[in-house]
Amino acid sequence: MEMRDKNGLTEQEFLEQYRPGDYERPSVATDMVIFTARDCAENNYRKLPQKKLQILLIKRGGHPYINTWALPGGFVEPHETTEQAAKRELLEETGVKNIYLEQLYTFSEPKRDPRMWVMSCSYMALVDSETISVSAGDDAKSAEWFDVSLKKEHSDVQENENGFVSVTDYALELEKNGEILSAKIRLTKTRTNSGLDSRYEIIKSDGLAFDHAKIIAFAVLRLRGKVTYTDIALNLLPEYFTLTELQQIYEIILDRELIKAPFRRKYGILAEKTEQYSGDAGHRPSQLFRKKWLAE
Amino acid sequence: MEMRDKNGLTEQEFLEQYRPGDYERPSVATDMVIFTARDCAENNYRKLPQKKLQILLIKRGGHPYINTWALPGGFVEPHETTEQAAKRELLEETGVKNIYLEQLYTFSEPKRDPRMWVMSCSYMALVDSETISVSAGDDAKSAEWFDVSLKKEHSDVQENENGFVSVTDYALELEKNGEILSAKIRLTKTRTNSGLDSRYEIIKSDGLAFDHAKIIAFAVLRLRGKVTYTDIALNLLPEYFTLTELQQIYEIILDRELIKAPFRRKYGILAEKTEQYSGDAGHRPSQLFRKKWLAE
DNA sequence: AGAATAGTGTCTTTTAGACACTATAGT
DNA sequence: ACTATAGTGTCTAAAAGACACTATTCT
Repeated sequence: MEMRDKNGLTEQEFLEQYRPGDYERPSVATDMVIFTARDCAENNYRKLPQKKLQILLIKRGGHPYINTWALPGGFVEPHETTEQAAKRELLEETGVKNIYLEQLYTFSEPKRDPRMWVMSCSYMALVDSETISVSAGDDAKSAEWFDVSLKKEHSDVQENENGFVSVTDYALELEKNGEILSAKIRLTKTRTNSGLDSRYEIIKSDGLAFDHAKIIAFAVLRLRGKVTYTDIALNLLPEYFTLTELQQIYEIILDRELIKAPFRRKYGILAEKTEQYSGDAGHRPSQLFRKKWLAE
Repeated sequence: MEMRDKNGLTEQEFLEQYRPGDYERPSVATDMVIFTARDCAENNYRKLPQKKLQILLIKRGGHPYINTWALPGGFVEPHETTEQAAKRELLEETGVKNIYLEQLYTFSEPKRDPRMWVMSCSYMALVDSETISVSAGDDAKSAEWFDVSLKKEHSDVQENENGFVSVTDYALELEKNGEILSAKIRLTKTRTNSGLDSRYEIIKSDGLAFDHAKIIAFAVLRLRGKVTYTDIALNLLPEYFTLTELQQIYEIILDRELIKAPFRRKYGILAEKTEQYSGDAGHRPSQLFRKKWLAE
């Protein structure tokens, strides 16, 4: 450990005399896409309520992007990791402590914030709608849950001599009591002989701040991608649930219908039976299950 | 667009008078795990050479971590994205321009660099060993390719009333001409009733700088995870290759043997036949294939 | 009774895994 | 002729997809 550098300093001596350079540094923020799944109102007493996938947005009270909606988040402080910052913000915004949290992507376009150089280390969080305080945030900011829908609109592949360019447009729609925020995100994959470039661009963004439409689309696509081979979907459910509810969660994430029997064969192993039954509906009651987390 | 905030300013006026606060900001660097696959020497003229998975490391000439090996990388500049910074560094280190590049994870432990607050936005790059200049870097720094091996050492799951804790130790070994760098990384997954916490810790790290052992382990695990359901492995091969070479790539990434017939059924669709044959070996020549990138 | 959902059985199709067989260049 | 690899055929086992049938509760 008595290694000396070309100036004859030991590591400890080096660190004591070290002064950080005077170059420009970015601010680093975390932005969170907090998903939950909530029942729609259903007036037919026989029918089960449909579920909707929702995310939490906060109305901006100041410039820039005044009066538009933004993802909850905040700046990372020097004593914490980005994940700790995300958890701190989450507690402030929703009052929830124990939650599924996963780092998504770090967005770093220099001009993504018109004020200054801000990178965003984005996270995806999954909460069940029961444990979350309904009117989110003790904070003065108005936070609201929006229904999410992301649909592939158009897809086009052009081949050339040494690769291809594939362009896919996604339509993102967020809705709350009739208020609709809509955006279009273009995913361009450029494949050259060796090398692949995936680029997300915002083509249109109405009512959403910064590049948050892109972050939300990224999160939805990640959630869709992971739901079939992991057990993350369980994080959107309360402690007790029916297998039909589990299937509904998968259906709203994947945005397509699934067939009951094979669904239960494949994903039934994620849950364990309890002795309890759901009742009070105009049809056969169903057994309640509880999460059975997989080890690996 | 003439929206005014509570001080009566339009967005443009606001931005003109905006001054960034005087809080502390992190430096942001990119670190790259550059993988390639290279043939071992083989003295039996009949036998095919084995392939080895390698990554590029650079010897540190100054404190901290003097004389240890580190991932190539550098600081992000205010005019570029982290990805552009990674590409710029890649060009400097290896002279290669067109390459597969994928963002991995942003590491942000405040103390990960003993000098100051530095976050690392890490990337994984895949190059084929032919197009890369053999002695990497025009740069004075000594850059070398190390063989990579990451093995699960020990796994332990402890259940408690509302979840479990699973601890898995990984042994990372990097080798170049007999020089061995070794590290042990512990992955602890803590599952509480709702919420999952995955934490990577470095238990031991010999000869590797900073938290780079963790980053390398993360990259290898990501590569392993993605290789079976994407076509990224093709990025490690030159323009023309045999299906046996493709299989070798999969075998060194997954660290286990695969059976020929089903492998070809599943992954043969990633390549298209050419008219050319490999020759000059003491056995039947084999058809050369070329990458056939999948659209989606 | 009738509506709506719960839960299961089983057929078909697809995919993965395992192994064995034939083919072919170079020494 | 022999060695090591190339390439394919086929059997088996497991998983996915599709559908139909029975069961049960409340109004």
